[in-house]
Amino acid sequence: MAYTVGQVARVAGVTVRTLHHYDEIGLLSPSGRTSAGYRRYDDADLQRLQLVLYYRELGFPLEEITAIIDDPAADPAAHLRRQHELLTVRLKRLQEMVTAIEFAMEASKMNIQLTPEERFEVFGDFSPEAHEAEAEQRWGDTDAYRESNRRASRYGKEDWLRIKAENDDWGRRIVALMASGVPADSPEAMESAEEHRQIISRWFYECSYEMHTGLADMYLADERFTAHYESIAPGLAAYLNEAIHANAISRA
Amino acid sequence: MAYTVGQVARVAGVTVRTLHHYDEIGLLSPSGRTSAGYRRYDDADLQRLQLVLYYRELGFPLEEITAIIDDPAADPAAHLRRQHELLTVRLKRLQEMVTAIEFAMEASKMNIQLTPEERFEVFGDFSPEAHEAEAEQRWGDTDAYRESNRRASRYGKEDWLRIKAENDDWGRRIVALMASGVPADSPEAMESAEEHRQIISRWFYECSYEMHTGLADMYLADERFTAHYESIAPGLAAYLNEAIHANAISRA
DNA sequence: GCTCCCGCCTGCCGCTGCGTGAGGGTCAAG
DNA sequence: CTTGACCCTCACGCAGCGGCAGGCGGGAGC
Repeated sequence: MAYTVGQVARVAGVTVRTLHHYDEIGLLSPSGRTSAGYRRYDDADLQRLQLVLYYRELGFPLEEITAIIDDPAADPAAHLRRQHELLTVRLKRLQEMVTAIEFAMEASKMNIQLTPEERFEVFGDFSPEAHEAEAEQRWGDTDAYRESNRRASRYGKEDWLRIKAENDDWGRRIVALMASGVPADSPEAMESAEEHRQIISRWFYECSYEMHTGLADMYLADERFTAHYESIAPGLAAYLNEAIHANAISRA
Repeated sequence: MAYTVGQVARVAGVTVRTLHHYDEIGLLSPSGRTSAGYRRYDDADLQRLQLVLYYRELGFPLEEITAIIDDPAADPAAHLRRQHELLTVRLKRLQEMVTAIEFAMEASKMNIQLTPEERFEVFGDFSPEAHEAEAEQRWGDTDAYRESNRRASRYGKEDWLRIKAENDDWGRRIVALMASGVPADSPEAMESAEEHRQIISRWFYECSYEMHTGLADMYLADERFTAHYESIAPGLAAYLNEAIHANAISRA
């Protein structure tokens, strides 16, 4: 009916140090001590430990566990809900990190300099200096900006003007298409999407259909991209996204 | 072209303290100081910070970031792959926690004592003492064991023997069904599944069809349950799972 | 020139949840 | 009586900063 720390530790799958720690912080103090000062845990202590480990599994901080267990008025359901929210937030964040890293791996596999389309993003308000200022402004909330300067440095002013001209031209035409009510899955819109892909391929890196649809999804998922396209014409982000998908499917 | 800590902090979206920290650990030391000892960051420092924040976003520990950035021989792609693995592991774990907590919320909403079917799990090798030992052995890796003792304490030895008898009886019959080649979605198997549900309802808690299919899925998903049923008869876990689903669908 | 306030500096403690000793008693077995 | 396995209590260390305290520096307004 009474157990030593070691026994409890083995049985519960935790370390002795952990039990010491729980004792220190008052989360789980053994109900007694032997004359030699050895901790003696009884069955009630084990039950409590069970509860503690349960909540720990669910990601509760130890202090909160103490509160939940010790306060009989505490509403476990409310705690669970709150914890659920916290966890789902963390989960979402982790998922984003995973996709971000997958994107980075994808790019590095194709050995393009990482995320050149971030450079592409900036087309709207182009000018070498404005761009640099812009880039610095944005650093805080952008993940994958890196290496773009290295790549950029290979292009001269001439090149940039040309890229911008091509891009603007393409932009005007797709906006016109959209404005005139041509559906996003029409041959014309798909052709425009294809042009978009080729601009990327010509100036930045071989852009497969798969990567292209990946970019398209990013235009909707990443608010920075969305904002860029929406600022050209409302609805353009979604329109372009659909056209790119349609184009990719028809060519596959 | 030169910035103070405060400026860099604002632009990069980090705190001054963070920059101090990065300086302390040698991750990012400003290229110079003013005569008064003020840190002065230049554009190269900003570039480096950009890289640092990028890798930090991806969840790399700071020390590793130092290594990646400082060692030109380091293979970023390899690091990315490793990090991807780490992240997916954490992701899986978090997902499990979320579903576990959802289960707990579900249970608490129906105000049953949490996860009594964990008790059910133990039926196979039943005996009060063996059970306690078993339970203690397993604590370490079980999430939702809690409260079961409290519930259990309401039953006497008599009750347990009776529950075990009923359960064993049911077990023998469903094994016989499976052995004789009766399909899992046959009326007989479904009836057996229904009996299973009623045993739970009678002795533990009102088990709805929805909860029942939830349990069924757990029998396949949770290796402890799977092992239990497979030890009775190979294939039983899957057979029971299918029968429960068929039964739930037909009664809905 | 003087005063203000804001921003910068360098310590240094605090948080989470223990890991990992150090240095020393205790207990059952041989 | 000795051994080896346990037990005890400090107490530092980790990651990644947050948030003080106490003390200069610098530019603006009087």
